[in-house]
Amino acid sequence: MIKLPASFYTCDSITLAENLLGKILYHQTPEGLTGGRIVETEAYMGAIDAGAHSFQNRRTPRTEVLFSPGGISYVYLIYGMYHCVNVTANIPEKPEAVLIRALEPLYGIPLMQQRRSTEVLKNLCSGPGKLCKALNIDKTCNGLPFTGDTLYITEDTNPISFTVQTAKRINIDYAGEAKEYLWRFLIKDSPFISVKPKP
DNA sequence: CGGCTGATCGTG
DNA sequence: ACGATCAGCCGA
Repeated sequence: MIKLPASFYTCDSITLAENLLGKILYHQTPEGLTGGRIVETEAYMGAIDAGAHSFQNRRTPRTEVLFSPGGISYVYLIYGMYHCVNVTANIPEKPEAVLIRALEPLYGIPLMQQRRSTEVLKNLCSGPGKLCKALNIDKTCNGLPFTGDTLYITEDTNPISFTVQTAKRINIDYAGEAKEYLWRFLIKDSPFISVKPKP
């Protein structure tokens, strides 16, 4: 169980989004430990990215944590009912982040099934809102370091081999040209991704 | 199957 | 007013 060091996160969000594939995300709670392999991510490139909450360095109470160093959690509420978890990238004042979009469930599966009200493994963490519900990630997790003991990311002790696939990011129709960028990263052919990319 | 829609609330 | 979503419902 080797946690990724802080230096792992000191790169741009595109690099980080690709490098996070295959790593293991955990959340330790009083109910137990849950976690899984990261199989889908999206890069948000901050000031220059019309799809990002921090586009043009937009700085508000919500986006403040994006201006932190890399390796910090950014959790926000979407559509009034779901949470999404991001990993900040790069150095302070570069508000980049990587959205975690899907996990392959590995640890605490019964607890995740209970939280999600489904038994079906491929539906447990196959979307940003779903995985936050399965791992019980909410706004109280905002600002936590991924190098800590509550919400953390490790190497895979028994790494699988995989091919990286890129695709357009999902649900950012308002982002103009930026919606065309191939800033979504997936483990090719994983059954645990959210939406199948176009071939 | 694929497409549509209501739920629900913090944010700006 | 609307969204880095999801589940359920509809018609084919």
